[in-house]
Amino acid sequence: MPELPEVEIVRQSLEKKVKDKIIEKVLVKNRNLRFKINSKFENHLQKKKIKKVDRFSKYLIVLFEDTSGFIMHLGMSGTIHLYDYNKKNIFTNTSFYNSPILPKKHNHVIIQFNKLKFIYNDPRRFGFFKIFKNKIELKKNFSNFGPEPFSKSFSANYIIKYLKNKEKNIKNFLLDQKFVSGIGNIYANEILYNSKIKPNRKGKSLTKDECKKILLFSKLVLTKAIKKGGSSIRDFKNTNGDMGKFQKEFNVYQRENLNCVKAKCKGVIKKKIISNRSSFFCNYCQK
DNA sequence: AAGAGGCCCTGATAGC
DNA sequence: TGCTATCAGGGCCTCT
Repeated sequence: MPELPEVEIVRQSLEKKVKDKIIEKVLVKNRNLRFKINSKFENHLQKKKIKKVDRFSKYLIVLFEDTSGFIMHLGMSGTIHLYDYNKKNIFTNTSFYNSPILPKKHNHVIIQFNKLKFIYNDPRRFGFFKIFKNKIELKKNFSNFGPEPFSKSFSANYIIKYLKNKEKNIKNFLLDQKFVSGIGNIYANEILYNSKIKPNRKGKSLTKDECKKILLFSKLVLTKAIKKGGSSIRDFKNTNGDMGKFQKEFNVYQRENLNCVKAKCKGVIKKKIISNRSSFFCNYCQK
C-alpha cells in the first residue's frame, strides 16, 4: 500500500491513537522481516512513553520522550491494526471498520498499551522495524536520501542539475530515493502523466521547462493524494469504512487500454515494464 | 560509477 | 480441495 501519502495518512491516524501512551509489553512473533528484528527490540520499547509519530519519506518514526525510538517501514504489504479495548473496534491503515476481525496470519509484531493493542501484519515481510538511541542515530538512517518533494531543496535547479548528462530514464529517477524521497510506482506514473513526459525519456533529455513540471506535479499529486486519504487498491473489498479515495483519480495507473482522460486527447493508456515495474502512460499527450 | 536486473516473500487473480 | 504463471503500492544487492 504505502507511498508517501499513504504513510502520512497512517502517521496521522496512528499518532492520534498512541501519543502519550506507555508501552507495556512487546511481543515479536516473527523476527524475520526485511531485516531481522534486533534482539534488543523488546527491551528498547518496554515502558517507553510515546511522544510523537513522525514520518520521513515512506518511513514511520515513533519517538519516545527520551529522544530514542524506532523506525517502521511497511514494505509492500505491511498493515497496522489497533484494537481499542474500550471502543471494541479496530483501526487499520487501510480502513476503519467496526467489526472486531483481525487478520489471522502474518501478525509479526504486537505492542501492548493500556487498553490498546498494536498489531503489525505483513504477508510479504518486506517491511521492517529498527530501533534508534537518539536523534543522531535516527538521522544516520536517512543520510543517503534525497529531499522529499515538499522540501525547499527539491527545487527546479536541483532537478535540472541532477538530471544533467544522465542516461537513466525519468521514471527510474522518480523511484530513486536518492533523487527524491517518498515517490513510488503509482505516483511516479501519475506525476509523469501530469507533466506530459513519457516514462522512458532519459534524464538528460528533459528541458528546463519539463524539470519545472516534474517539480510542480510532484508536489501537487502527492498533496492531493494526502488530502484524499491516499490510494486504496486491492484487498479492501471486505471492509465498510473509510478508504483512501485517490485511486478514483488515477489518470494512468492501472488504466491500460483505456482512453486518456484528457478532453479531446485521442490517446490510449499503454503499459510497459520499465526496470521490473509497470509503467502506464498516454501514447499521445505524453511526449 | 551509473545503471540494469535479480531477488527477497506471500497471495490474488487470470488463463488453461 | 485444480494447476501454473503472472503480478503487486519497495528497495537492497550484485554485476557490468
